Amino acid sequence: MKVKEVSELTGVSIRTLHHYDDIGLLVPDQVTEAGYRLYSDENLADLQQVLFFRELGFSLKHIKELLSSPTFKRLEALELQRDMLVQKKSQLERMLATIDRTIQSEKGENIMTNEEKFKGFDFAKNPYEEEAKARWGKKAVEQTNSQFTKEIQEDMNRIYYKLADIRHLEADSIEAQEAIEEWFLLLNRIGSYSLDAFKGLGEMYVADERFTKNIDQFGEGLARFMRDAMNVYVDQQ
Amino acid sequence: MKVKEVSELTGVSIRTLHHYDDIGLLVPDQVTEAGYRLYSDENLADLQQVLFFRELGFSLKHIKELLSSPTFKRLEALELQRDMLVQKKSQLERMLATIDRTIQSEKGENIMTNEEKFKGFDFAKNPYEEEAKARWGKKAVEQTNSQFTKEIQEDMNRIYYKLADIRHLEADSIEAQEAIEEWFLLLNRIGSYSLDAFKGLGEMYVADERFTKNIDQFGEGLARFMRDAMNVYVDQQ
DNA sequence: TTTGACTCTAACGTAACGTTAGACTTTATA
DNA sequence: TATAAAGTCTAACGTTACGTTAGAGTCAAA
Repeated sequence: MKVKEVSELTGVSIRTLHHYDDIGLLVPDQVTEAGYRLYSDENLADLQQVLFFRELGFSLKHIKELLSSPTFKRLEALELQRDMLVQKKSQLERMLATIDRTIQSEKGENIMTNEEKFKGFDFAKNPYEEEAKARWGKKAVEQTNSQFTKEIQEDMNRIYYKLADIRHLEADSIEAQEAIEEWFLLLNRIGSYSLDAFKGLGEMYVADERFTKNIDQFGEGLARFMRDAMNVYVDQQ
Repeated sequence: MKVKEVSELTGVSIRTLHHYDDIGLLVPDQVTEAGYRLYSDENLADLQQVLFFRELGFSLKHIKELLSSPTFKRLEALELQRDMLVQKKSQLERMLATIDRTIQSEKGENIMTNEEKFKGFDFAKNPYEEEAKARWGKKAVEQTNSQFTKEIQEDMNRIYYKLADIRHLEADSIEAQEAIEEWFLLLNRIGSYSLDAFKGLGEMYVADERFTKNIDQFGEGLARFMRDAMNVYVDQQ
C-alpha cells in the first residue's frame, strides 16, 4: 500500500508518513527501486498504535521508545491505551460538567467560583498529586504542613534516591528488590495496592511521560528501572 | 491576581500567560508600575473560553478572532463549545470501540479490516462528508457517481461561486438574501433544516476551522459572509 | 537590611508537521 | 506508442505554541 492509499485510509497526511519514516517511527516494510514506500498490514497495525499514543498526548520520541522496547507487547499496549482513553473521557466529562455549570452561571442560575470554572483543565497537575488526593483525601493534601504528609514525602524521596543510586544493578538484584519492597510498603501506607495494581503502576511510570519526567529527576532511567524491579517483585510473590 | 496565582488556579503556565498577552489573546486588565500583570475575574472568564477552544483544537489566532468579533457572545460560545465537546466525546467513544475490537482481534476473537482499525481517527475528514453521511446515508455517499449526488454537488458549487462573487455586498442585500435562500432550499433537498438549525450551521461555518477552510477556498472571508447572511435570512422569516 | 520568592523582557530552542519546489515515476487514455 | 495527468520522491523553509535559559528588577517576610 502506497502513501496516498494509507493517507486516505487512516486520515494521516502523506507529509506525516514521510516524517514518521524519517524519524524511524514508522518505517515501511518495503521501498521500490523508484523509492516509493510500500506499507504492509503490520505497518498499519503499528500506525494504529502510533495514532492512539499520539491522541493520548505522547511525544513521537516517546512513542518510538515504547514501540521499540524489547518488552513491548501490542496487547498490553492496547489495554494501557484503553485505560488512558477512559481517563481522557472522564476528563472530557468533567469539562462538560464545568461548561454546563458555566452556562447556568451565565444565565444567572447559579454562582461559580473561579476555581470551579477551571475544573477539568488538568494540564500541569502532577500525577502524584492526583494520586495523593485520591488516597489521602483533599484536606490532607492541602495541609501540606502536616506531619504525616511530611514523613511520607521524606520517605518517598529517600527511597527514590536509594533506587537512583542502585539503578545500575539488575532489577532482580537483592538490593533492588529490598528497595522496591520498601516502595510497595510505603505506597500501602498511603492506600491499598494489590500486587497487580503495583505492577500496573510500574507500567504507568514508563508509559506516562508525566510520571517518567518526575521520577527521572532523581536519575536518568530511574522510571524504567523501577518498572522492571516492580515487575520482578510482583512475579516473585 | 498575579501570574503565579492564575497559573496554579488554571493549570496554564506563566510562560503561556505571557505569550497570550504578547499576542493580544488575553490581555490583563491592569499592569502595575513595576510591570506586573494583574488579571481580573473577567480575564479569568475569558481564559476559560480560550482554554475550551484550545482543547477543541482551535488555533490561537482563530480563538482571538472569535473572542474579538463584535458579534461574540459568551453564552452562545459556551453552547457552541458544549456541542463541540459532545462531538469530541463521541469521537473518543468511537476510538474506545475501535480499541476494544482491536483487543479482541489481538486475542484472536475476531477479524478486523484495516479500515476498521482506524475508525475514530477522523483527522482529515471533510465535515461536509460527515454532514452528507448523516443526511444522505452512507450508501449514497459511497456511490459518488450517482446522478443525484452530482447535481447536488454542482448546485453547491454554483451557489458558492455566486456568494463569493457578491461577498463585498451587505449581508442583508437583496442579492445576498436571494442566494442564501437558494442555499437554504438546497440544504433542505438534502435533509431537514429548521431555521434555527440553519442559523446554527452558519455559526459553525465560522467557528469550526474545517468549515471555514473549505468555504474560504471559494473566496477569502466567504464563511463569515455566509454566516452573516444566514443570520439575516433567519431573522427575517 | 537581607534573602528568597516573584515577576519582568529577551531570545534561542524544540516538536511536529505544512507548504513549496523541482525532479522522477506510474497510470490511463487517445 | 506517446502523452498528459496523477502520484511520489527529497529538500528546505515556514509556522505554531510554547519551554528553557538568562539577567535584571520587585516584593514580602524575617
